[in-house]
Amino acid sequence: MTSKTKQYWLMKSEPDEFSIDDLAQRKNQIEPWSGVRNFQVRTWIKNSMRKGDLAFFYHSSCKIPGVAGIIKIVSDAYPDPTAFDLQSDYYDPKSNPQKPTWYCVDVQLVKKFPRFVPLQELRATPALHTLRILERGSRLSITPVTEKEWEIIVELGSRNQQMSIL
DNA sequence: GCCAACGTTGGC
DNA sequence: GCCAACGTTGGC
Repeated sequence: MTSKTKQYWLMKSEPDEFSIDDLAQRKNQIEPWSGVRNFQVRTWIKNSMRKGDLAFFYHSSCKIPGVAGIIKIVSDAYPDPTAFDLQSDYYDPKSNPQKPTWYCVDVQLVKKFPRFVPLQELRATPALHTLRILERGSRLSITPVTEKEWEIIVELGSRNQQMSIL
Protein backbone atom coordinates (compact mmCIF):
# COMPACT_ATOMS: atom_id res chain seq x y z
CA MET A 1 0.00 0.00 0.00
CA THR A 2 1.79 3.11 -1.17
CA SER A 3 -0.97 5.57 -1.96
CA LYS A 4 -0.47 9.05 -0.61
CA THR A 5 -4.02 9.53 0.62
CA LYS A 6 -4.37 10.19 4.29
CA GLN A 7 -4.91 7.20 6.52
CA TYR A 8 -6.64 7.16 9.84
CA TRP A 9 -6.81 4.62 12.64
CA LEU A 10 -8.41 3.99 15.98
CA MET A 11 -6.12 2.58 18.65
CA LYS A 12 -7.45 1.09 21.88
CA SER A 13 -5.75 1.23 25.22
CA GLU A 14 -6.99 0.50 28.69
CA PRO A 15 -6.52 3.75 30.60
CA ASP A 16 -5.63 1.80 33.74
CA GLU A 17 -2.65 0.50 31.78
CA PHE A 18 -1.83 3.47 29.60
CA SER A 19 -4.04 6.53 29.16
CA ILE A 20 -3.88 9.65 27.04
CA ASP A 21 -2.73 11.55 30.14
CA ASP A 22 0.11 9.07 30.58
CA LEU A 23 1.15 9.76 27.00
CA ALA A 24 1.02 13.51 27.67
CA GLN A 25 3.65 13.05 30.39
CA ARG A 26 6.13 11.09 28.29
CA LYS A 27 9.23 12.78 26.90
CA ASN A 28 8.21 14.59 23.72
CA GLN A 29 4.83 12.99 24.35
CA ILE A 30 6.03 9.94 22.42
CA GLU A 31 5.60 6.28 23.39
CA PRO A 32 5.97 2.93 21.59
CA TRP A 33 2.58 1.35 20.93
CA SER A 34 3.71 -2.11 21.93
CA GLY A 35 1.94 -5.27 23.00
CA VAL A 36 -0.19 -5.93 19.93
CA ARG A 37 -0.60 -9.72 19.80
CA ASN A 38 -3.13 -10.20 17.04
CA PHE A 39 -2.02 -11.22 13.56
CA GLN A 40 -4.44 -9.07 11.61
CA VAL A 41 -3.46 -5.97 13.55
CA ARG A 42 0.20 -6.91 13.29
CA THR A 43 -0.10 -7.03 9.52
CA TRP A 44 -1.75 -3.62 9.40
CA ILE A 45 1.04 -2.16 11.53
CA LYS A 46 3.69 -3.74 9.35
CA ASN A 47 2.23 -3.24 5.89
CA SER A 48 -0.33 -0.44 5.97
CA MET A 49 0.52 2.04 8.69
CA ARG A 50 2.78 4.87 7.65
CA LYS A 51 4.68 7.51 9.49
CA GLY A 52 2.44 10.58 9.56
CA ASP A 53 -0.85 8.69 9.81
CA LEU A 54 -3.24 10.01 12.43
CA ALA A 55 -5.18 7.93 14.93
CA PHE A 56 -7.74 8.26 17.66
CA PHE A 57 -6.63 7.35 21.17
CA TYR A 58 -9.50 5.20 22.45
CA HIS A 59 -10.00 4.28 26.08
CA SER A 60 -11.38 0.75 26.43
CA SER A 61 -12.39 -1.56 29.28
CA CYS A 62 -13.11 1.29 31.63
CA LYS A 63 -16.05 3.04 33.22
CA ILE A 64 -16.78 5.25 30.21
CA PRO A 65 -15.13 3.91 27.07
CA GLY A 66 -14.62 6.34 24.20
CA VAL A 67 -12.32 8.54 22.16
CA ALA A 68 -9.98 10.71 24.22
CA GLY A 69 -7.95 12.47 21.56
CA ILE A 70 -5.65 12.32 18.57
CA ILE A 71 -2.21 10.77 18.16
CA LYS A 72 0.20 10.56 15.24
CA ILE A 73 2.32 7.68 13.99
CA VAL A 74 5.88 8.99 14.21
CA SER A 75 7.98 5.95 13.31
CA ASP A 76 8.06 3.14 10.82
CA ALA A 77 7.07 -0.28 12.10
CA TYR A 78 9.84 -2.04 14.01
CA PRO A 79 10.05 -5.31 15.99
CA ASP A 80 8.18 -5.05 19.28
CA PRO A 81 10.86 -5.26 21.97
CA THR A 82 8.38 -6.40 24.64
CA ALA A 83 8.03 -9.72 22.78
CA PHE A 84 11.69 -10.50 23.60
CA ASP A 85 11.55 -9.24 27.18
CA LEU A 86 11.15 -12.03 29.72
CA GLN A 87 9.97 -9.49 32.29
CA SER A 88 7.20 -8.18 30.07
CA ASP A 89 3.57 -9.25 30.23
CA TYR A 90 3.78 -9.30 26.46
CA TYR A 91 6.74 -11.69 26.27
CA ASP A 92 6.28 -14.23 23.49
CA PRO A 93 8.75 -17.14 23.42
CA LYS A 94 7.77 -17.87 19.82
CA SER A 95 9.06 -14.52 18.59
CA ASN A 96 12.78 -13.91 18.27
CA PRO A 97 14.87 -10.94 17.09
CA GLN A 98 16.09 -12.82 14.02
CA LYS A 99 12.55 -13.43 12.87
CA PRO A 100 10.20 -11.21 14.87
CA THR A 101 6.53 -12.06 15.04
CA TRP A 102 5.31 -8.78 16.50
CA TYR A 103 5.76 -5.17 15.47
CA CYS A 104 5.01 -1.77 16.93
CA VAL A 105 5.19 1.91 16.03
CA ASP A 106 5.91 5.02 18.04
CA VAL A 107 3.00 7.39 18.58
CA GLN A 108 2.99 11.03 19.58
CA LEU A 109 0.21 12.99 21.21
CA VAL A 110 -1.37 15.50 18.84
CA LYS A 111 -4.11 16.66 21.14
CA LYS A 112 -6.40 15.58 23.87
CA PHE A 113 -9.96 16.43 22.92
CA PRO A 114 -11.48 19.31 24.87
CA ARG A 115 -14.46 16.99 25.05
CA PHE A 116 -14.23 13.21 25.55
CA VAL A 117 -16.45 11.33 23.05
CA PRO A 118 -18.11 8.37 24.78
CA LEU A 119 -18.77 5.12 22.94
CA GLN A 120 -22.47 5.69 23.61
CA GLU A 121 -22.31 8.83 21.53
CA LEU A 122 -20.49 7.10 18.68
CA ARG A 123 -23.28 4.52 18.65
CA ALA A 124 -25.93 7.22 18.69
CA THR A 125 -24.45 8.98 15.66
CA PRO A 126 -26.06 7.53 12.51
CA ALA A 127 -23.24 8.69 10.22
CA LEU A 128 -20.85 6.53 12.23
CA HIS A 129 -22.74 3.28 11.82
CA THR A 130 -19.90 1.95 9.63
CA LEU A 131 -17.26 2.46 12.31
CA ARG A 132 -15.39 -0.81 12.78
CA ILE A 133 -15.46 -0.85 16.58
CA LEU A 134 -19.25 -0.61 16.51
CA GLU A 135 -19.52 -3.85 14.59
CA ARG A 136 -20.84 -6.79 16.51
CA GLY A 137 -18.05 -8.78 18.08
CA SER A 138 -15.35 -6.36 16.99
CA ARG A 139 -12.31 -6.83 19.21
CA LEU A 140 -9.32 -5.64 17.21
CA SER A 141 -7.14 -3.24 19.17
CA ILE A 142 -6.37 -1.16 16.09
CA THR A 143 -8.86 -0.54 13.28
CA PRO A 144 -8.89 1.68 10.18
CA VAL A 145 -11.14 4.75 10.20
CA THR A 146 -12.47 6.38 7.03
CA GLU A 147 -11.90 10.05 6.33
CA LYS A 148 -15.58 10.76 6.78
CA GLU A 149 -15.71 8.95 10.11
CA TRP A 150 -12.57 10.78 11.13
CA GLU A 151 -14.03 14.20 10.45
CA ILE A 152 -17.25 13.47 12.29
CA ILE A 153 -15.48 12.24 15.43
CA VAL A 154 -13.04 15.16 15.37
CA GLU A 155 -16.04 17.46 15.24
CA LEU A 156 -17.67 15.70 18.20
CA GLY A 157 -14.48 15.93 20.22
CA SER A 158 -13.90 19.57 19.40
CA ARG A 159 -17.31 20.88 20.35
CA ASN A 160 -17.46 23.27 23.23
CA GLN A 161 -18.79 21.82 26.38
CA GLN A 162 -22.53 22.11 26.59
CA MET A 163 -23.48 25.13 28.68
CA SER A 164 -25.26 24.15 31.82
CA ILE A 165 -28.77 25.63 31.76
CA LEU A 166 -29.66 25.29 35.38
C1' DG B 1 -7.49 -29.86 8.13
C1' DC B 2 -11.35 -30.26 11.41
C1' DC B 3 -13.23 -28.78 15.55
C1' DA B 4 -13.83 -28.83 20.68
C1' DA B 5 -11.89 -26.69 24.47
C1' DC B 6 -9.92 -22.98 26.30
C1' DG B 7 -8.37 -18.06 26.76
C1' DT B 8 -9.13 -13.17 25.87
C1' DT B 9 -11.56 -8.96 24.83
C1' DG B 10 -14.49 -5.55 26.20
C1' DG B 11 -19.17 -3.67 26.86
C1' DC B 12 -22.57 -3.80 30.16
C1' DG C 1 -18.89 -10.33 37.59
C1' DC C 2 -21.30 -11.89 33.41
C1' DC C 3 -21.19 -13.39 28.92
C1' DA C 4 -21.07 -13.04 23.72
C1' DA C 5 -17.87 -13.21 20.27
C1' DC C 6 -13.75 -14.20 18.55
C1' DG C 7 -8.80 -16.16 18.32
C1' DT C 8 -5.69 -19.86 19.41
C1' DT C 9 -4.36 -24.42 20.59
C1' DG C 10 -3.89 -29.18 20.18
C1' DG C 11 -5.71 -33.92 19.61
C1' DC C 12 -7.06 -36.73 16.07
